[in-house]
Amino acid sequence: MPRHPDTKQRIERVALGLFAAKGVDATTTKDIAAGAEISEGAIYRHFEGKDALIWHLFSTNYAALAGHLDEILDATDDFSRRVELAVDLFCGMFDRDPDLFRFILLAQHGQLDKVPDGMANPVNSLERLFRDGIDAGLCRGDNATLLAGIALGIVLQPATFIIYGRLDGPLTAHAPSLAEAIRKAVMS
Amino acid sequence: MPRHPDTKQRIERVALGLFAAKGVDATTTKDIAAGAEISEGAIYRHFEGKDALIWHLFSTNYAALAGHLDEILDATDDFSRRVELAVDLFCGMFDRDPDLFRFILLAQHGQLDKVPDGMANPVNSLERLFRDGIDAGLCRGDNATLLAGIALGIVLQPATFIIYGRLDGPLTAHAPSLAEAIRKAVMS
DNA sequence: TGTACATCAGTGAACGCGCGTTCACTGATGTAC
DNA sequence: TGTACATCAGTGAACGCGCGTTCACTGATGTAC
Repeated sequence: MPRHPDTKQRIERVALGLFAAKGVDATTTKDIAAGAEISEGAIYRHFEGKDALIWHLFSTNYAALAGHLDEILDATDDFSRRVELAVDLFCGMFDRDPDLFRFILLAQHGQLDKVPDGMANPVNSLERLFRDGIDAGLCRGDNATLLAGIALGIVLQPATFIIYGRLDGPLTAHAPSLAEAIRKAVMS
Repeated sequence: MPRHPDTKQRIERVALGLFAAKGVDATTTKDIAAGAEISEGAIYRHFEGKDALIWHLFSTNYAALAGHLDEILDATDDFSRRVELAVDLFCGMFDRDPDLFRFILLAQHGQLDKVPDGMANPVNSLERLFRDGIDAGLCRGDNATLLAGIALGIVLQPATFIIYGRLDGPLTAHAPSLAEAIRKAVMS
């Protein structure tokens, strides 16, 4: 049995950090093995291959994010409160684990078309939030997808600025500003 | 002399399309050569290598975008008008050449740290726009970078949604909504 | 408790493949006289 | 105008390298009796 019982988790952690720092394509199995202090072959005792590792990391966390958003929608019907909680969720996640956040941002482009229809999806959750807001007469226009994009952009782009060192973190420090910006931008 | 006098431009066009569709790492010199209907070796008559081709495409267009933004800032001092023109610029560029837009979005992550300090930079231009807005007492807070991030996100995320087929294009159709969202989000 | 066997995470050498790049060569075009 | 030479975009075969993956083997741990 395992000499290091946490090898699988170490692989995931190291891979996440490297993927976030260099991108998935530029990260090699050799890099991951070195970081996790195992041989390259050992990776294949835990994952079918590099692609499977990437998909595991992406799908797990992507679905988890959707789950947390859905919890917020279940917790309250109040639109402003929902926005506030959703912004806090994103900011908290970003500050707690910037690697995870950056990985999802980067890996998106390669993984999004693999997301099956049935899978929990954060963007669907956001759409529901703004669909409810429109139905309640609180939000501008009739396009929930557009509002979801606007709101997501308001959080994600400042987050990206922090990653590139343009903006000072933590993102949580800006959370009230961002929630306010979303409310003003999308409410009628 | 050239049997096909437009070979260099064909390489650039084909590469841009492939980079936008598959990402720079997943695009091979073989793909580019096939698309441009030349041999792989011929690429090296026009560019020093794949990296140089990527950098050429990125830096040229990134700087051009900054140049167009600066023209807008030179054209008027009116904050709302500047926002409107900047949104129209992004939307028009996106609709006219989605490949170029998507390429810049994707390639960013690998190229941004190669941008020298002196080079024209669209984010710097946006920061200036919002710095002026703050100085004129029109914008909330005192953080021009944060406002630039918010505004950029409001345009870029819906654009990304169009690329992934989530939102119906053209982006220009949403331009008035986006400009309004930015004004509401950032103005005091 | 001791012995025999099964399991399986781990090693490290080797594998084939496809990548970006190089290079000797070709031939069409431009230039000098 | 004709001839000799220079230029250079293009070819296609070959190159080395590093990638993801495989595989025979090891040895520590768990299980049966």
